[in-house]
Amino acid sequence: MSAGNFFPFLNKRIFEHSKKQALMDYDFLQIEKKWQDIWSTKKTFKADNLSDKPKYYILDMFPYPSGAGLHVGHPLGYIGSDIIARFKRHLGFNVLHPQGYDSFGLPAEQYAIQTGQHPSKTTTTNINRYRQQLDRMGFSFDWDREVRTSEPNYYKWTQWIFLKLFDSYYDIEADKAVPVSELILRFKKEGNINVQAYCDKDTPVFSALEWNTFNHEKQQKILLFYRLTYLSETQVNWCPALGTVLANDEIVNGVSERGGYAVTKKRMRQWSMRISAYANRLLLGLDELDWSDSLKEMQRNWIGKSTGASIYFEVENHPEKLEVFTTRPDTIFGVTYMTLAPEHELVSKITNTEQQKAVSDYIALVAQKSDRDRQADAKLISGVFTGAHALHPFTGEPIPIWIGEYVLASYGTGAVMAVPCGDQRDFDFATHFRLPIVNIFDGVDISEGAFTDKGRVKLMNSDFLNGLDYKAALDRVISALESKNSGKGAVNFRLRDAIFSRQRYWGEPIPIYFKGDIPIPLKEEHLPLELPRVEKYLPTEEGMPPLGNAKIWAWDEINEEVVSNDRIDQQFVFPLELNTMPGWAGSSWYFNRYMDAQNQKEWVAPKAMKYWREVDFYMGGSEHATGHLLYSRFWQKVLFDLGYVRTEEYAKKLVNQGMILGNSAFVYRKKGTQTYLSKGIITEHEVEPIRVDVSLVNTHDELNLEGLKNWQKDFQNAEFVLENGKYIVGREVEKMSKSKYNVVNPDEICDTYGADTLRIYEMFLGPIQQDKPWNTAGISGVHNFLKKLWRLFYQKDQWLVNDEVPSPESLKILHQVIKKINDDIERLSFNTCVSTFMIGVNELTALKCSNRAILEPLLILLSPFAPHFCEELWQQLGYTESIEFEPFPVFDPSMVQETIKEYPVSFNGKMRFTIKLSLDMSVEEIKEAIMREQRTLDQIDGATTKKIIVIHGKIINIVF
RNA sequence: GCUCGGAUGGUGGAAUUGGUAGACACGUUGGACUUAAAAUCCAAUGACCAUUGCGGUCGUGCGGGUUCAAGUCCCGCUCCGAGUACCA
Repeated sequence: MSAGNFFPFLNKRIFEHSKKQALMDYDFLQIEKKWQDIWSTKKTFKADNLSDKPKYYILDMFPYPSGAGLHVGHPLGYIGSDIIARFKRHLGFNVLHPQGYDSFGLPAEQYAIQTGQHPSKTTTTNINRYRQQLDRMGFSFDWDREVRTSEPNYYKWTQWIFLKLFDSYYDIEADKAVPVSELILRFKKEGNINVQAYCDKDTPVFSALEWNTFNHEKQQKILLFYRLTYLSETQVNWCPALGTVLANDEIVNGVSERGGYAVTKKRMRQWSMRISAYANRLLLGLDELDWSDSLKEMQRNWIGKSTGASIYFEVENHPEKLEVFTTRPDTIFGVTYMTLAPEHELVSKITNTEQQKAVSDYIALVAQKSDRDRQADAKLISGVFTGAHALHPFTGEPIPIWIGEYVLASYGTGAVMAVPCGDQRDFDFATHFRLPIVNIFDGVDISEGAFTDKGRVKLMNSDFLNGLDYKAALDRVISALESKNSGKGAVNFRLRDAIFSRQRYWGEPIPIYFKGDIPIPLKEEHLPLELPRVEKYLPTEEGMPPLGNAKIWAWDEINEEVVSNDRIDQQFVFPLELNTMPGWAGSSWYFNRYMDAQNQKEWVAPKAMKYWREVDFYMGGSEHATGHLLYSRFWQKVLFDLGYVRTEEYAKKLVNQGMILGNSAFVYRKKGTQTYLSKGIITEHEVEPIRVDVSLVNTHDELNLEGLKNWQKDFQNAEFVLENGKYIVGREVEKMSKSKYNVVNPDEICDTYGADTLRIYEMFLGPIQQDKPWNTAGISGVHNFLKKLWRLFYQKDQWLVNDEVPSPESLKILHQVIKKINDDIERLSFNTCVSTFMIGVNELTALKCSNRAILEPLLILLSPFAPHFCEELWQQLGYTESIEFEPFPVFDPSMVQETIKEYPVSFNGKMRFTIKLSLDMSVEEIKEAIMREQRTLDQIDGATTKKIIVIHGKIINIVF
């Protein structure tokens, strides 16, 4: 059999390879430059929107181009996705693998505030640097589809989507977003009495007649209560240091995620997105997603669905009703007091004169606290009595109403019915203020604390619920509440509507102008509404957002253009919105734009949308779990409802790459001296560790003292105490960051070892999903592997590749590699792929195998990992076409099978007899063989053979 | 507190469905080549005992269990990481 029969693709090769241009050594710098240039000029990775091939859309989370450039941690995910992209091309897919930049953001703006340099300039500089670094690593991106969220031709469509949201409301009956025009038609016909939609809780009820008598302004105000993006007076997270509001996911531990500044509460008129309308669909949609469990769990917790009941309590001597949400309506007879959030709107209405002062003092005290203080004080119990009483819905008994900090205005109704025997916080509050505690759990001791377990306990002291367990009581009490009209079963979500206004310059302008209070959207044909030039990037002296500094920033309704401030008092000239959109706006739909990135007329042509549909594989960090990954699902669902996209989830498969951590180096200074001790001799001294640049330390943790003295002047006069003539540093794994001097630059690795070595090494470090520290020391093993493989092609100026028929041993090695690589890429186990290659090459080297029929398929297998290396040798083998589109080698089991004739058979670990068997024998045949050896099956328990365990040619067990 | 991960040699990690634990690589030690160095190649490398050859015992955070067989499955803990939190 000739090699050509095993590998049909070998037939088209050109046999005469050119020995003249042969490279003798593995000159990675020259090779990588050469192929990067070829790929770029030939546009090798350009994806076609019209193709007969099946499509495969593989997406990376696009980066924010920061000023620091890339470190070795950033490309990890890109390398993984690039391997899959190249693998899928070998399998015959039309692969879309785009890249772009999430280029609006705070750092460029803060740099502008400090230096006056326009953020677009900073951004362009940073993008160019990123591009250079990305290009060096040989990614197979289709750069013709690049997007930048800060470019007008991109944010034009972000603004367009904003207008779509503005022009939609959520119809609960249809369970989807519907254009507002249909809502207006219904209002005209029947008012809003029967309209079921997600809307503001203060929406008035009106008839068709009333609607038609409302003036335009009133109608618009009502419509704002329904729109999916709406303007409202809300309590926001205000960050004074950044001068802007923040969304919940932009706050970590009570301080701003960026900068770590204090955050307080403030009431402001803000744009919001009605994401809460989609809470249930966002939750249900998770079940269909092939995302990691932890990520889905994070989103579930963030959405925070809880089931229970709404209960309305009458307030003694007041017309208002007090609504609470509870997950434990079954404990209604254990209620001994009520607690409202200090901000609750009823507080001012129901507080009696006696308690007036105490209540207002308490509210003032709470209001001045920052989120962080509030969190820090979480364990302190505080509260005050309002003097008012609620009435128990069943017994009619008065229940004192308190206010307390532990009740949050933003969750549920901002009010709770307190059941001290069934909730630990209520118990603590009751104990602290000596409020009564009633036990309603039969046979449970609650003297030490609340009983929160829902299971296996019967109620007592609970009137008609006595003797019932949790589940039965729940059903009973809800129907009782409903029949009395004092409550109903209810579901509550933790997810809040997303605040969409930012008091920033460097973001998408919101395409809205104002006539008085009424927001008016710009027409589609007037987009993009471009960012104006400003002189200062800070808020104005009147406290308006930075756009207030613009010379030109108003809308002329007659000429339909942006006009200058001087004309603002003219008729039909109206102020434009001065807030901009948040960082997540541009990233919430970019994956759709890649499908048709250069389209000037549409956001995406329907044809392109029909072909690409959705992302097949999304790679990115799990830090976006409750930000980008939630908002983008929300927008996709809106766009789906409105018919602009074809799938409700844009990325069914998502993989989170881990973070590559830095390996910081420390020197140890003896307290109060200029003496630095080597790591091994610090034990008996008091020392303080000081970070030093990791590039000054070699692979054995030895510090380059001369380099250190040049690095920072402080060390020039220092004294160093060595061990064995060397200064050994300490190590600690932490996040890679410039300030920790532990950043490793991929450019340096590319200079020393090449991009292919870097790519393989990053994969070899460990499972792609796992966090792991960077350690440059291990890279030599991977580099040696490439050099070793190179030597199968060249040795001592000799081209070794021959056309001889490969030996069975070498074919076996090849096919073992083919099998493992196919399997392991499929399950994203790139680190074991690398090991497989190393084993294969070691074995082939031992066999001195340089057969073309072995090496060619091997190159194809390796090319997703080391593309430059493989392209170069592929060309030297005589091919003129890129290796990229060669069919991936297919595993042939007959190449690796071996039949062993004689097996020692043991049972329960003890050898019993020897038997002649072949591995492909059926169970029946094996039974016969055992009989032939004059052993009855009874001797081994008399059962039926199901499984023969063979390890290294030895039967160790027969399982029955 | 709750939710989700994780724990394997000196180090990173492998073991896909329960089937020779430690693949592969780094590091270390010894050797070959060399005037020397670099590069390359070879050998050893979980621990302990025996090393005169075979070899033997223990070993995947801890304690139990299931199984002919457990890193893998079940029960109970310890520690580490991530997310989230007065969420009613």
